[in-house]
Amino acid sequence: MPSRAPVSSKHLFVSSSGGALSRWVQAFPKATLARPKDLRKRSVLLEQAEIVWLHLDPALPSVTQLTELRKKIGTIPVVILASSPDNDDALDLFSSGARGYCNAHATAANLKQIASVVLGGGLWIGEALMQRLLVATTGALAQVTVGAAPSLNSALRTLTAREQEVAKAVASGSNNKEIARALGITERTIKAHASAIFQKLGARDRLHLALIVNGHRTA
Amino acid sequence: MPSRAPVSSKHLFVSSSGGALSRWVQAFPKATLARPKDLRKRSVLLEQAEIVWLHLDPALPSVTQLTELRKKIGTIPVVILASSPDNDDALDLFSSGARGYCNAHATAANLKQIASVVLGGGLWIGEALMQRLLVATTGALAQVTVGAAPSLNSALRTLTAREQEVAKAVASGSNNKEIARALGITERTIKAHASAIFQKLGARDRLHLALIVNGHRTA
DNA sequence: CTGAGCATTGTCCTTTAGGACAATAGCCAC
DNA sequence: GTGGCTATTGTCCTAAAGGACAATGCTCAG
Repeated sequence: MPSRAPVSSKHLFVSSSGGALSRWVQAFPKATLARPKDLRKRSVLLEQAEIVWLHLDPALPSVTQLTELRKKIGTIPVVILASSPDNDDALDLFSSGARGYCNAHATAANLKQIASVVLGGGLWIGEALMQRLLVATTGALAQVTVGAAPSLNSALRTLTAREQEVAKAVASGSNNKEIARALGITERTIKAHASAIFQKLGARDRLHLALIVNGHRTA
Repeated sequence: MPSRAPVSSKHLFVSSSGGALSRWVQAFPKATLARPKDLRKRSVLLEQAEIVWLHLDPALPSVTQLTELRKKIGTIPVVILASSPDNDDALDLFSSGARGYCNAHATAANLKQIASVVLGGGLWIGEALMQRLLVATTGALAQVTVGAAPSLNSALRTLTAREQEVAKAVASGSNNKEIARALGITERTIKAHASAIFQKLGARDRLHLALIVNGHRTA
């Protein structure tokens, strides 16, 4: 059992059998293993986890498995490992907040790349599914907004240190004058930073920025 | 000029200015730089390139820039670098054959990851666009979920039905003009409702209202 | 050293927001 | 039916916000 030493076990594999494929261990030797029912909120296991791999039980509804897991792990990003990949299923899971979806038999190299993408704030999606999405959506644009994906740091990542300070202040509701006083610089400068931030994140005004920073919307 | 030695310059950056952001060079020190007009079919530059990064000129139509570039470079995968990312634009570009779309200010680490994914035969898509795509394809589902979640914010409870509509619209980032159009009434009326809402909830402006409605602040 | 990115500030200008004051009209309860 | 609440809109005005155009100084890497 590789889970004996919970030291820096960034990866937590969850499967109904409690076991792991050799490839998982090969990719992440220090990974922790667990069964869904053994997980408890705020357990030591979870404090270390930066990414949770959920191996779907084909006998149960996929989305249910994810939402149940989510209740216990909070906002830790989840990547789905599907024994028999299915595009429709994947779509539902992404809508439910999954950050990645791949074949449970993916190679170790593949798993590592997926982990790197997801930890970097990205989403991992198979090419087949991607093709589907593009075909399905070209031309049709939805204006509906869905509250999900709380990766707040990923949005701020492209900003400079100073811009991050300003962005956070703006997102917390301060106006330019207050921020200027707090940072000991001119209101004009705050506006300059704000403009740069809007541009980089694609926000049209400070309220949109707040939504992005607070995780109600993605940049 | 990093392009002095065309040895193994797998990365070709194309921008109308012919220049590059330091982050690009930082990510790929041996990268080659070029302006769109300087590119010629079957040039030596292109023989080495395995991936082309196109920095969009905001002054020109995005898709045109890509299709023009495509005429010269053939089937080499193209990743779009957008100074001000736009989801609609991204969709069009993907439909036109782009293999990736990211912020021109992405970090070096980010660029490397994107290159690895794209060179591996994948597609790189920003989280924001992904969210849009998911919303677009599962639109019906999203509506149902939203409708089925009546857990109205306690703050909104003190508002009249109409005020709640306006409050939610404001909190989602719409401006007064948009809300007015959506509700089929005058912008002036929206302002009236907004003022009433601010007063009732003790918010000083729409951003504070958004924080309250979205649960980041208490009324 | 030198160029690039970053932080800072300026002026000028346009658009939005939000408040003050005021009015009309529909609906419901006492 | 009459008062109270709500919805609607108007004009006038002030204050923020945000863009355009531009400049200066600082720092770090090649």
